[in-house]
Amino acid sequence: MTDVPSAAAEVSTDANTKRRQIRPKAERRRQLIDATIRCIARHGLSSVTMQMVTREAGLSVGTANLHFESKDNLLRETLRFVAEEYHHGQIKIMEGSDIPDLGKRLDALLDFQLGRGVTQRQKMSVWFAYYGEAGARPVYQKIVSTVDRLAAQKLEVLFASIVLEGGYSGVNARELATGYSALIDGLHLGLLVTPRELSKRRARSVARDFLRRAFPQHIS
Amino acid sequence: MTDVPSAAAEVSTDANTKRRQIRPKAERRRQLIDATIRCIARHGLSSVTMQMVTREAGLSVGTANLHFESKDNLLRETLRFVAEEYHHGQIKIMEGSDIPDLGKRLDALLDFQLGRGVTQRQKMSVWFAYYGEAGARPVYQKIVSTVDRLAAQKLEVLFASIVLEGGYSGVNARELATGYSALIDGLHLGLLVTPRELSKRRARSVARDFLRRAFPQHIS
Amino acid sequence: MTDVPSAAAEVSTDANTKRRQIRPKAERRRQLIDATIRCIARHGLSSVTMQMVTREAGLSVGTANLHFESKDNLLRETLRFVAEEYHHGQIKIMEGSDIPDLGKRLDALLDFQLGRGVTQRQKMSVWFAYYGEAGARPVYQKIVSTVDRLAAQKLEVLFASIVLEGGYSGVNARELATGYSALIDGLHLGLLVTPRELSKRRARSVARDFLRRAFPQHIS
Amino acid sequence: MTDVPSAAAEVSTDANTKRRQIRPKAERRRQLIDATIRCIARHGLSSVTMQMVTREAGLSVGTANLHFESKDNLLRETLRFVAEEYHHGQIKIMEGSDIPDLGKRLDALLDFQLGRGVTQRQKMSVWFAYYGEAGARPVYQKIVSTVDRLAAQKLEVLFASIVLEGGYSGVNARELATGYSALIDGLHLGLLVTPRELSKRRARSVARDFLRRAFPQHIS
DNA sequence: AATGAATGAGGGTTCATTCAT
DNA sequence: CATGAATGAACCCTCATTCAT
Repeated sequence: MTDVPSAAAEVSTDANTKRRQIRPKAERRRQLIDATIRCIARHGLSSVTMQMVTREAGLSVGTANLHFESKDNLLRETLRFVAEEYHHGQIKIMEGSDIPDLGKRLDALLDFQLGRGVTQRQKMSVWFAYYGEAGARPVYQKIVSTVDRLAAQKLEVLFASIVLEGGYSGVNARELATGYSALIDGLHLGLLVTPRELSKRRARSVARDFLRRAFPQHIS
Repeated sequence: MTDVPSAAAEVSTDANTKRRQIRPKAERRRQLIDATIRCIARHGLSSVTMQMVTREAGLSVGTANLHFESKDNLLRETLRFVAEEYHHGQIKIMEGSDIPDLGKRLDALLDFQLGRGVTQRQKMSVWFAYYGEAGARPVYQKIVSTVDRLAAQKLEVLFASIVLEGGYSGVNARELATGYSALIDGLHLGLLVTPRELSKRRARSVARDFLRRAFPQHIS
Repeated sequence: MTDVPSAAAEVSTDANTKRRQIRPKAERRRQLIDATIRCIARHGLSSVTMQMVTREAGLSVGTANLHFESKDNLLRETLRFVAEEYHHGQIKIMEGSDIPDLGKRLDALLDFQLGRGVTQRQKMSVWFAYYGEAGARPVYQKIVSTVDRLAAQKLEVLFASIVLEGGYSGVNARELATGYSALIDGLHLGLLVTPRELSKRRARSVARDFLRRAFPQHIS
Repeated sequence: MTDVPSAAAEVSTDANTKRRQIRPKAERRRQLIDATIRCIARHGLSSVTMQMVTREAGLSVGTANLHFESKDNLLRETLRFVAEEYHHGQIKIMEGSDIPDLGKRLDALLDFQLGRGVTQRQKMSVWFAYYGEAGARPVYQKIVSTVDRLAAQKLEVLFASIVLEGGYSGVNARELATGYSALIDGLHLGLLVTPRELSKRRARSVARDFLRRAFPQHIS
């Protein structure tokens, strides 16, 4: 969570001797993944270098290779991290027994998907950077689709419950779930590539519209 | 397979006598752009090299730089080509006075967007490869958004006409157009990244569903 | 003397149709050598390209290779041209029976060496560009020294005549000639590299000083 | 031969075990500059390649760029090194309170300028290689003239002292200094380009002649 | 565990040269 | 004779990786 506070302790007792910091493995990995995300967002996946990432993380190149073995691996793990963060967030909401009202749960989902946390250009950039390469890299495809499939199933279940509850007829929950997921992806893309044309506000409004047309009783 | 016809004539009558062919500038440019598309689709934008592209085109590295000055420029022009091809195709259909029936025009649009020509993995790969970099490359953003804006306007106009014709109430044509565009983009993404989960057939069905819910009288 | 007049005839009778000009061999060679001199002066010997030279000459690359076979050869011939032009000018003055007065002949020589024609940055640049490479290129060394030796001999003869005429004692004409030549070369260098510190006027004054100290009766 | 001592230690104790040696930055820089000097002398400034220099230095290309960023910079720093070495040597002698006798100081200067250390073809080659490009490269001009100006001033001061001490009349110290500097440059040039015609011995004799004529009481 | 100097394969680009027109 | 599109070797430079410290 607190990803770059380690710099605070940097001011060593000794003058300003750049000291060798020894830290737990997990912390180092997280520190490097965070730096990688920032770098991808700032410079694009194809321009990211190990130097760049390690400087951003305040570590040495050697350390990155020590913890991740190779650049390829660091990139892969970064994708896995972003993918899991995003999908676990969704899934938690969808399963979320803490929000009994299904309509409200939908609202919460939408807020998560297009709200502050996720739509940060940073995360979106990373997201689409990997999509861009996915066509040519089975590894990326696998990571994304593994995590995607689960989220898709949960969404389908949620939609099915709503259909049942609302007694909506002529609605295929599975088809609708696919459509909704695609819509969200497309809106993310719009926010990233044409931010001038599509505000976050409008994106949310468009997504709500979609849900309202499908589940009028659940969405105001 | 061979969606790039110009490459076909390459196979010379003689064995593999590497002759120095002199050709018009436009042809060479097209030849190189086509090769670039194939390479991006096959290897990913970030792994494309000039060597790779020129070998694919059956030309020498020097020739590529002669006609495009730099790799950056070749990549930029390739994006421009793909973007224009896609959007001009859409626009022609949307304006298309050759299809007077608005519902049928919608169908034609959908067919174009998710049909054979566009959904080829090749073109999609290129498309998202650039999107992936767009966050960090204003030039790419500009090319895409310029061409995008026009298409968005035409779509809005088309939707507005349909709303008028059908007397649909409570429908905001602009919002709907944004949603539809996003949906299509999201479906493309799904076709590219999780082809196992989303067939082209289902993608089309999902998109039709969207339109049917909005314009029930126009879509069967 | 007037070395770049050939460009005048360029304005063709025809509109501005870039016509294929057919010209005598000697004219083409001269045209290309002139262009080479200008390019070396402007960009430095190491940055000169065939493209650059031929564009400057208003000809095509093919033509240059047609007349000179290779870049190396063009460069060599250009050096030979500049070297001969300079040394023949000197020699003509030194032998010059048209100036019977030996003191005046010395003056004329100095004027030629540090006057308008030769001290043009253009010629000097070329001169030293080749000197710079001479250490590593025997061919250049040979061209320069061949032509140099003759001029040195003539200068020695002239100095010897003056010594005889003036009855200067304790003066070694050969040594003095070497010194004078070196002085002139050094002044050229100063004019080229540190034009701020050494004006053409002062250069002449310094050279006259040298001669005056050696031959007080001949130089006022 | 080995005027660059630092290179001597290269021959490792072990056979040709190519070990990865880590060395202080200053040493690496010096090592590369020395190699650059040798390469320029051997092949000419325009033919020097990074490969060539680094092979000569026994290092990898990467290392050269690590310490100098670019070839341009390496070349620039090499010029600066040679220029400073030469001029600082002169200046030390001219200021040199360790040689109280002014005539002897002149002798020492001349010995330095035309003696073993400086007249080595190697250093001269470098010197004139840069002069050759100076016409087209302001950066080179600046480096040389900056360091030159100081030396010129010191020389003028020295000459003025001698004029005063010797009571020489009708001698302009400034003009004489310019002349002497030019003469030395010219002799260096002669030694480089026409070594057959001008021996080091004769060059020294010619320069002494110049000084003797100006300061007969100080030079025997 | 951590560092960063050193490496060198591989990238983009330039440009002398060739040759079909 | 003249042209300039085409070629590809060779350049400079970057950067993932290694390893002595």
